[in-house]
Amino acid sequence: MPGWSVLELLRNKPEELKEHVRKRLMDPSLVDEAYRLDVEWRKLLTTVNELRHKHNVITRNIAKAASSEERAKLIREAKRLLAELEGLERKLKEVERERERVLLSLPNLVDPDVPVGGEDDSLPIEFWGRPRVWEGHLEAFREQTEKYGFKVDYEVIGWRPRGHADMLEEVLKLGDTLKAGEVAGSRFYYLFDDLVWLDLALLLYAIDYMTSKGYTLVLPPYMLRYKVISRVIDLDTFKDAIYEVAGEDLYLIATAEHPLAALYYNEEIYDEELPIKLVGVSPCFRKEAGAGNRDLKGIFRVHQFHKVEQFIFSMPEDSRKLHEEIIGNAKELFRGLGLPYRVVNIASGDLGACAVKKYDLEVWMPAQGKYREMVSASNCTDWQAYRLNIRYVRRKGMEKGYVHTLNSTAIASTRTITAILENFQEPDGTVIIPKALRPYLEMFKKAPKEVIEPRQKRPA
RNA sequence: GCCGGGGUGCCCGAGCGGUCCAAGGGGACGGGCUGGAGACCCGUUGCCCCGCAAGGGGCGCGCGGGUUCGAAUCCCGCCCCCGGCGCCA
Repeated sequence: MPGWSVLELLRNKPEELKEHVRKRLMDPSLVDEAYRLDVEWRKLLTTVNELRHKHNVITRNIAKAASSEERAKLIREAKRLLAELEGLERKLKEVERERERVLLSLPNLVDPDVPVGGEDDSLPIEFWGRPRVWEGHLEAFREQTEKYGFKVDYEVIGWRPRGHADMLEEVLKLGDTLKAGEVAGSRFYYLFDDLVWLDLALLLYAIDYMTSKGYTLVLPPYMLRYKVISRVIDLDTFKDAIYEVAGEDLYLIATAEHPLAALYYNEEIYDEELPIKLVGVSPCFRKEAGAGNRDLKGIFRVHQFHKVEQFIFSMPEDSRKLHEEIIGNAKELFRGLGLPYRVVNIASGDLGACAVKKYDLEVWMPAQGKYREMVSASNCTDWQAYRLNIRYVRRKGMEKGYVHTLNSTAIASTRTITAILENFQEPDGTVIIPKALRPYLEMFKKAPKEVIEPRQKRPA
């Protein structure tokens, strides 16, 4: 038995697998194609194996042949079989490649808890904090809270906060996306002084929290080979996000999730080692090819940022519970910062191929009048593990299977900075630094301590 | 980057064209023995396919090709590790 949940369902109940694919708003004929190729592959393999067996029997006899005549006769026979095999072997390889291509293009199953539908069907399940809502955004705010049956306490403000991009460029004058655009392209940025300290402090804050929860701190490779990265993510993500190094078989990671998942590539892990909880720190490089003109201003959606990432390898029976744990960690981190958020159970059509279930943590952005994604926590079950060939071994009975993998943002630097700039902004443009970050600023002589103040001039 | 040495199953390690459908040891797992543990004995311990099962078969010696009736063993390309030289934050 294959052991990969998707392949098992494909072989035993293809119609059920189609249901999962349909929920994702994908074309279920993909399942028919996979089914057909799998059957054809197995049939061909059986035929080829039989012929190979015949050939092996003859070959073994050649060594023991008594006379040179018998030998010559057997060699003739073996050659005849080889000729017969040649075409079949070629066909087998062809089908095998096709089967593999289609199998690897299948998305994961969909967890029964996931709301079915497209983007608009994603379901907020929890709210925290007391958002500041500009009076002009009151209706939009209700659309994002009360519509889902939640009564969220909020503070109405009469002045409209400046958007994070304006704060960056005009009020604090601590960012330059125009010059970065000229020398690197749009969606790049220069940050200066206090915002750089803030970036670093956010990372340290998340690292400190995660490691104190027992997660192992990891600084991973920032590039991976094609054969590895293509097995961590799906093809769409690859096309939309991944930068390639010219002339080399190397690809820049879009998140530490990629090298962390690859840490046990082609390995077996004994059950007593699981769960393995990791926290990676890395820059993230993203093409944002599918984003169009969305969030073009500022540093909300950029080609490069820093992120602290949670990653877990677990036994299958533990992954649901651990999924709650990692989103729980993210919630606690954002509560620590004092940023008002909601948690959204992402609808099936918007899941991404790897995940059976995904929670986003979205922070209220007072200038935009919207909750925006800061964290994404996915349970990938055995989808990545199958592709990366990472198995568990249950000591009792030495049973083997694919591990489950989970990942979640802890803190993504630039996005969280945008949330801080909008949420802790005073009417005069001063930004109050969350108390939780101060320990990570105190140790530096030049770092800001309590506030970041508006400036007349860019520092450089 | 150049020169030299090397990569064998979970680990160690033999093999260097057919006696290898990979020896031997260790570990792990299952069972026997035991009041219990240890020691000891037997079995299992890569992946895949067919089969309800018993069982049968194929592939596998870093990866990919090739030579041959037959490749861990020979040839070509690539990757990685160790040592030396060079370069370097």
